[in-house]
Amino acid sequence: MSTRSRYGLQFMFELALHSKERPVLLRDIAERQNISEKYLSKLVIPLKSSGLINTYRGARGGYSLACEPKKITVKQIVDVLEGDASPVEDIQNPLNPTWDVWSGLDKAISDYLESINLETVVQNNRNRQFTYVI
Amino acid sequence: MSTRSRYGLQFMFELALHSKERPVLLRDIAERQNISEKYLSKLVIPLKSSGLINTYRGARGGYSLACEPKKITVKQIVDVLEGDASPVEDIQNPLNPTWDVWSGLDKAISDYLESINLETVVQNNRNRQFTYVI
DNA sequence: ATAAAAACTTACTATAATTGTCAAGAATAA
DNA sequence: TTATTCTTGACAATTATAGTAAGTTTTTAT
Repeated sequence: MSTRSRYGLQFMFELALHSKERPVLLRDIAERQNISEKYLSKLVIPLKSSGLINTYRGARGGYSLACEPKKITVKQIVDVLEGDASPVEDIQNPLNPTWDVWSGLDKAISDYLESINLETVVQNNRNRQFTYVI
Repeated sequence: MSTRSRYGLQFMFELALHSKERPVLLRDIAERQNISEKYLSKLVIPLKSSGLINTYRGARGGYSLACEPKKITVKQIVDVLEGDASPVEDIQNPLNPTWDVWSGLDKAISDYLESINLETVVQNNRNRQFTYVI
């Protein structure tokens, strides 16, 4: 999994937390999550064009989720960000003797990522607040 | 998953198939699997130093498995080849709000790769011979 | 009009992937 | 034993792609 997906999920997590009321600034998310603002601003483009988020330019602009956190799975986010630099399928063909290993792995990954949505992530994080932070 | 693991598994698969009697030539494997011989010869080094394969230099040299295919899991191979350029754990820390997503993914991947050994791959491939090839 | 923000363009850096050249070791034939 | 051939092994160089940074343009609320 590349940094695209990791940063992207952190970004979406921030929106799930803070964009209910008003759009959230890229700068603020980058700062809170310790991510390069410029790099993040590039990851955000496919998230926009896939319809997962709304963007607002100009003063008091920013980003917000396009729908409820519960309706957005981690798999959707990863698919959008990993995009055409896609993993196994394109390159491998079924005649390759290792094909079923990698397609099985693909399925295991997809199943797992599909089982988690943004609400879950937010919830897990709430729990962690009490468990990990002193 | 990078090409290192894919090529590496194809290489190990070839050894499982053909190295029972005598060492197998890198050249032959590269040719059969359509992999750059030079690139493959670099992937083979960590496989050697991790003890998964034996190498023999000189005339009638080549490579062979260090133990039975059944005793070698795909996870072992991937771990050796993906090496220090490791995936999630090093970079992410548990305070990151997306940590449990990626560590859970890591576990899902590990569990899957651990469940497959070289004998399985060989076996699956035997079946495919009859299913796919005309 | 002005200031705030995303969107766009360009360039740089690091790392993965690939290729090429030469050295070292081992079997074989004379 | 010695020459020869076959093979891996080590080192360097190149190309491609991911990751990062900076500056400019466009849009919009006030």
